[in-house]
Amino acid sequence: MDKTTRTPESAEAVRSRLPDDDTIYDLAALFKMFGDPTRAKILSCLQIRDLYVGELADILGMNDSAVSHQLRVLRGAKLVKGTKEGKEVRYSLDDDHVTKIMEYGLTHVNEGK
Amino acid sequence: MDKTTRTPESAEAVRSRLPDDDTIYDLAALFKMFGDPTRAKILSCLQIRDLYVGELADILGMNDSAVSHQLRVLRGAKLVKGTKEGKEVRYSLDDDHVTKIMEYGLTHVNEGK
DNA sequence: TGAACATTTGAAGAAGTATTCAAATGTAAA
DNA sequence: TTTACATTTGAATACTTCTTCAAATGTTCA
Repeated sequence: MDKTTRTPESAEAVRSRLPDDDTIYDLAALFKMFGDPTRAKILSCLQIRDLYVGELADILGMNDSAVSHQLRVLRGAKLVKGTKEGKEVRYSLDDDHVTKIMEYGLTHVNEGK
Repeated sequence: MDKTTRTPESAEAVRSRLPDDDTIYDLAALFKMFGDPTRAKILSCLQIRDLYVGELADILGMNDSAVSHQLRVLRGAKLVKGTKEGKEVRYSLDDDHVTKIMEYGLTHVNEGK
């Protein structure tokens, strides 16, 4: 459909009630973190307890490098933080919302059965 | 780190408390739907009211085809449904959780300021 | 029936992303 | 200081995914 064919006022009424673009963008960026199975699993693990990179790699059955790359992404999103302990780095959740958001998603997923 | 170097029992203890792989995969697939700005915006719009494809395209400033492609993805995830009305198709949310999940995400995003 | 409109579909291109490998960095212990 | 270990980094590759364009489908109305 062409952009000016149908009731532009009506569309504007909806547009005016939307969160602004930056907010939507941030929201999508947040959910994207949970939208990859590896990251979702990492976040699940860290809800159980803090873990070192090597432990995570062991649990996920992936090599350390792959895990480290994803941890960097999650760190960038401020969802996890890493603390150096000797030559290891202990990772933990850095955000109160992570657990609740995942719980809510899990509830949804489990209902679909 | 090598996979068998560190306390494998401990890793196993964590692994045993994780959701199974299928669940994690479904969870990630769900969040992935919210993880794209276009889809997030579509879902935001449909919380305000039901909309036709052309209206959505108008609001988003995208062509109808792009919107239709994303609507198909969202339909596949059972997050929206389309109902034919004459030559138009009215789209609406098809899932109670959508609004709550997005609200929760928005709360998180807005706190980070 | 034919013309106009709304939506969907498929193919194509561009951009983004996850994983792997090899090498680099940093720390601890011998 | 050398060696071993844990993690990070960068480059390369394979794989998705988003958007666009053109064409197809289906519907209404003249």
